[in-house]
Amino acid sequence: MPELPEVETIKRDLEGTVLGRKILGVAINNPAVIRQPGPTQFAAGLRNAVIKRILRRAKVLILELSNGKALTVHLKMTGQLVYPGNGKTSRVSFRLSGNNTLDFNDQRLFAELRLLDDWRELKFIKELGPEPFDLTIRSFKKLLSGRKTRIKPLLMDQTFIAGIGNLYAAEILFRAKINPERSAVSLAEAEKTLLFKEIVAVLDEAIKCGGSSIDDYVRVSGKRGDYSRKHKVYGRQGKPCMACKTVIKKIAMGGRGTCFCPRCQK
DNA sequence: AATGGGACCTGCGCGC
DNA sequence: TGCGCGCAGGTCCCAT
Repeated sequence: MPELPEVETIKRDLEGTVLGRKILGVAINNPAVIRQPGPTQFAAGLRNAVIKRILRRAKVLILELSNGKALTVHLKMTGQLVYPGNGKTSRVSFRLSGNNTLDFNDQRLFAELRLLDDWRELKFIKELGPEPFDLTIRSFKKLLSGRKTRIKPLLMDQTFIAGIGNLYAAEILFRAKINPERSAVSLAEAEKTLLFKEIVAVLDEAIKCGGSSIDDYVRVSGKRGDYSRKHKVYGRQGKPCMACKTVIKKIAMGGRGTCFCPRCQK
């Protein structure tokens, strides 16, 4: 569930808490989340490294280290980074200078931690589409041109545009008044323009709110994100549309639940 | 190229 | 009360 706004929020939280700290030791309570390299090398490669810079690409957090390596974190659905942590309930705990622990939690073990020599060479990152905030209306329209696929799965396709997941795709399409089953090529120029504006607006507002806390997502401090209160369609199936009172529908698209207003979204 | 389905996981809420 | 089931969704992988 953490999407671009949640990961960006965590990135900024980490900049205010762990940036500049040294990793004194790593406790691995469940090695399943460490995808690369093996747990022993992972822990050894992090020891005594200083966190020099923190970046986000799509939904991936990147912690650049003083030893030239980078720790990448993909939270997938239930990953959390908590500081200061308790070191007990975590999958992995990083003991930091300053006598506190950064805890990595992940109920479902989908998340992925990696220690890489060059994060830019990670296949997933190399194949990513552009960041939404780097696009202009013109470049967005160019991306869309010739795409016959349905607009909602396309927005969630990380090789098309980076960082949008199921929740924000639904919210963006509601605000752009576009039915999620429309094909990209069927969109009129004005619809493409509005869609782009709403992508930027929704993501921007969500970042300002610290993201959406639905399931497990929390900020680094453990605080919840406030954007959930602003959701117009996500999780509102069966309830009246906030704009027209029509019942919000939920359908399956590409195996994912998709909420929309059948009257507002044409 | 587009689409669907299953896999990975675990906890929760539902119906019975 | 307890049990089994479906569902939640980011990404990969396979089949059509």
